[in-house]
Amino acid sequence: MSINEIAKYLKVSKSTVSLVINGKAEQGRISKTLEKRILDYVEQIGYKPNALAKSLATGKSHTIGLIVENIGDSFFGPIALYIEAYLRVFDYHVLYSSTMGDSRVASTIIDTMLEKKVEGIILAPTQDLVESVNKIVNSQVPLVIFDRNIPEVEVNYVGTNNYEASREACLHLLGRDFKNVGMVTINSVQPQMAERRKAYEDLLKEKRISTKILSVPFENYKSQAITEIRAWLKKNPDLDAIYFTTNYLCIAGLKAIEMCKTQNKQYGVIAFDDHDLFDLMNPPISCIHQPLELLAKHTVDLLLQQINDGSSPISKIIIPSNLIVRNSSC
Amino acid sequence: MSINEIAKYLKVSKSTVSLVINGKAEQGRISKTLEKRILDYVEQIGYKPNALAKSLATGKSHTIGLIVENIGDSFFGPIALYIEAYLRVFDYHVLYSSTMGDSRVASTIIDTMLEKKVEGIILAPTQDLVESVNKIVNSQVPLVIFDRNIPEVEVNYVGTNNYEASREACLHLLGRDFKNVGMVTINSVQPQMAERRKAYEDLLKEKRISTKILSVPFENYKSQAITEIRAWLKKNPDLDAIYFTTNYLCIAGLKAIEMCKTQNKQYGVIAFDDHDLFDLMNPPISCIHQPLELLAKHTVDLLLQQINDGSSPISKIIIPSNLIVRNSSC
DNA sequence: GTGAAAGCGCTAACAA
DNA sequence: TTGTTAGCGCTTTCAC
Repeated sequence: MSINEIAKYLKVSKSTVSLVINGKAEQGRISKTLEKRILDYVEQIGYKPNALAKSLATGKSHTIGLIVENIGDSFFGPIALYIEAYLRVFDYHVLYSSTMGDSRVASTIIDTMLEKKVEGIILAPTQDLVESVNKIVNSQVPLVIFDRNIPEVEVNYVGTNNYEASREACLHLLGRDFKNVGMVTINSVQPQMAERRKAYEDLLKEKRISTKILSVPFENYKSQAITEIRAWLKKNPDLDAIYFTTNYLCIAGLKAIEMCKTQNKQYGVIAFDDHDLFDLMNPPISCIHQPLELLAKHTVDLLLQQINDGSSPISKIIIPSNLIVRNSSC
Repeated sequence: MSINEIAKYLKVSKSTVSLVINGKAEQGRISKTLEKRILDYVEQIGYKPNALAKSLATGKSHTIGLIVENIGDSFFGPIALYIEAYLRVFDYHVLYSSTMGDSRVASTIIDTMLEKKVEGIILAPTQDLVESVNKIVNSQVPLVIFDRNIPEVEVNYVGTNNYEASREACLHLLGRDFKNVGMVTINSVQPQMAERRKAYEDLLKEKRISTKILSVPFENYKSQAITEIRAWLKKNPDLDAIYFTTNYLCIAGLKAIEMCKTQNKQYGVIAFDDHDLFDLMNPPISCIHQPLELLAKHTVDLLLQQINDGSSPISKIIIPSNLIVRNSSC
């Protein structure tokens, strides 16, 4: 059922119907009676406008593209939920996609989103995405990058203080009298991972402690992480504490530790990002907690600003994370 | 840059350009030379068609609506990832929304998805959604419901064997010599929860054991669950095992148990749905594992079937879950 | 081989 | 007050 048929049936013109439906009867100076007649009929047949046609005509799709690494992840999932919730307030809907860290996937996703005329894009980029990001920028679609920055391009960015938070975490471990703090990270050049790593390296260099770093491959880390970590632990028996740069690495690490529990060794453990059950582990796991809701809110606010204010200036917003100390098992 | 401008620039007609771009040069009997000229120019200016206009003209939006309860959840998040991945193979994109269990939200989401002309909808319904679901059915948009059925409507459904799996789980607890098995569930009339509950009730009735059930409110369960469970445990000191009908209730339960660990009591615990760290708990938590990837695959397959085969018959697909026993702490 | 023209459903400027 | 008309960008049929 289209606006045309309604017009024909009621013997009025398309535009009259359009005005009434969009609540512009006043402005279009439609008579109250005609307005009611139209509204009644529309109600009766349960007419719903075709959003595609509307978007094509107005140039507004009311849709935002959200591109994350993995929607099933305990970081991106909740973030996506908050983002969606905030956007809904402004009547925006979300077209989402997971890149799984693959830049080719990411690139095609960006293309189709641009083709679908999303009004804005929120992106957690993969590596090697400069070209695609430039495409977004050139096509004038508002863009906010989050979680990991792309230093090469001038874009809006929302993220956390990876370096400082990591430093604090490592300091905490050292303060608890661990002597040999190792680090487990993901083998990728993502800037946020680089910062987390650098904080560790800098601190240990400062303290003149030798660093021990394990980088597990990002691709199918799931199958490999546990065994790699186990081997690494065996090779480094003097390690007494570990800083994991993500929560899923920490989980893998805990499983690895559990498996070689011949020695009754208690590692000091700290992870970037929290997890549902970290506080129930024995001992409980301390972590660096990113304020997900705040991150989401700032990301959305920044995007909406870009959408509404035309070309407001580029912003880089850093939301500080906080250390949650749980090891003090009282 | 539009097809029109391209046509104008190359001094050919719109339709010629359209045919070439869509690889129908052959069928349109366009000369190879003209084809190349057009393709080259298109390539050169990086032309991307406007998907909105295309959809309007063809009636195909290449978009599927995915409606879940909470995209940040450890069940729906991974499911969404699999669904998206499978759909991408067929070049469908995903418009998603979380209902948070609110049927009014769900209903408006469904409306806007229909307005946006999604080609199909995958829905984990809230309660009281019969009317909206009928709207989908009436508008001829292919629909697959998953996780929780709506018995009142004849629709495609993919889910797991809640009753049998729950029975097996409870049997397992009883087999491990727990005498007093309680159950913690969510206060909602979702059919899958009802089945999980009924299995417990039936089994205990059979065995002539009295049932003990705690229903925590679904709305903001997060704030209440732990305290409610703790109070319930105190009131029922003879309980020695608990069946949690969801993993997040189990997590709340574990925290509640942890908090009243004055008595050195070891509860038998089993949960519906797995969780990253259940195998690391002490003792490890057994669970009923839903095969998420399979569920997603069947859901998508069923939907695509509906989309392609016009009106293929209604299916109800049950994917069995399996019990993962971890308590045998050797 | 190629182009003209109608149409997808809606909006909005302009006439009447 | 209401209707006419010209798009939005693309597809597709049919005539040349």
